[in-house]
Amino acid sequence: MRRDIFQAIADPTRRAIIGLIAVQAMTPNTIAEHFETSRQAISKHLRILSECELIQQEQKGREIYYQLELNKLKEIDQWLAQFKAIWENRFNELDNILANLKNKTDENESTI
Amino acid sequence: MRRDIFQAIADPTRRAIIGLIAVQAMTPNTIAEHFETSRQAISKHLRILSECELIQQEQKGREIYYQLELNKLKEIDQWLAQFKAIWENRFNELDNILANLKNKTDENESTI
DNA sequence: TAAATTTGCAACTAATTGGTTTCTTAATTT
DNA sequence: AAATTAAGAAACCAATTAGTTGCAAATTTA
Repeated sequence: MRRDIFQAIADPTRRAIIGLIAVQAMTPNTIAEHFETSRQAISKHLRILSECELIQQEQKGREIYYQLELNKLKEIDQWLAQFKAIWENRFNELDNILANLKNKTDENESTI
Repeated sequence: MRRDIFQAIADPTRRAIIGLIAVQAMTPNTIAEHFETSRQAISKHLRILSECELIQQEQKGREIYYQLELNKLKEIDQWLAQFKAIWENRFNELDNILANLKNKTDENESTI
């Protein structure tokens, strides 16, 4: 059973759950009310999110409040960071090209 | 066939492919050499990445060079942004709490 | 204490996924 | 022109997934 954070956010229902409980902790029943699907299906999604440590639970009597572990989402951000680096590098390269171009133009101007 | 960017990056092989071609465009054969799996399997992954517009292809003779569409990765970043906002808000709230606490302390001090 | 509520778990099912093998098409060598 | 190479497409298969129904455990409420 592959179960990492990327697989966790692949499902649109799970992303919606994440969006819901990001604002405030909720019980499975309350979460399920926001969807067409059954409470049990939501429960399964919550288990997957739990296994990935994307959510935490707090028992209050017979209710369980599920809360988003915002920090865990940073792992996705970290994965993205390497590509942001490339992205910014490309811009820097463009800067260099433009700078070189400008230098050449300046040289040409000076030799006119 | 659900086929969005989140589902595209859910597979570890596809994430590895993304990492590979981020640096420079590659042909399916070259990409496949980096993995245990078959060229055909890689070809399937490339098709999925193409359908999500995460990669672009450039035909050169009988070879096809696949290149990462860095911009598309920003969609993930945008999804993350809403949670970053919450994250930063929580810090601001903490700041407010601390500020209030300080004010109260100051008041107390002034009434001593 | 009995009934109702909240939740998780197990068994089952249909659809999807990632992979393989085989085949075709197109371009390049020889 | 014939052989080789690069790549996509189709058919098939095993594993996984997301969902269902039914049930058991624990907590509240009447």
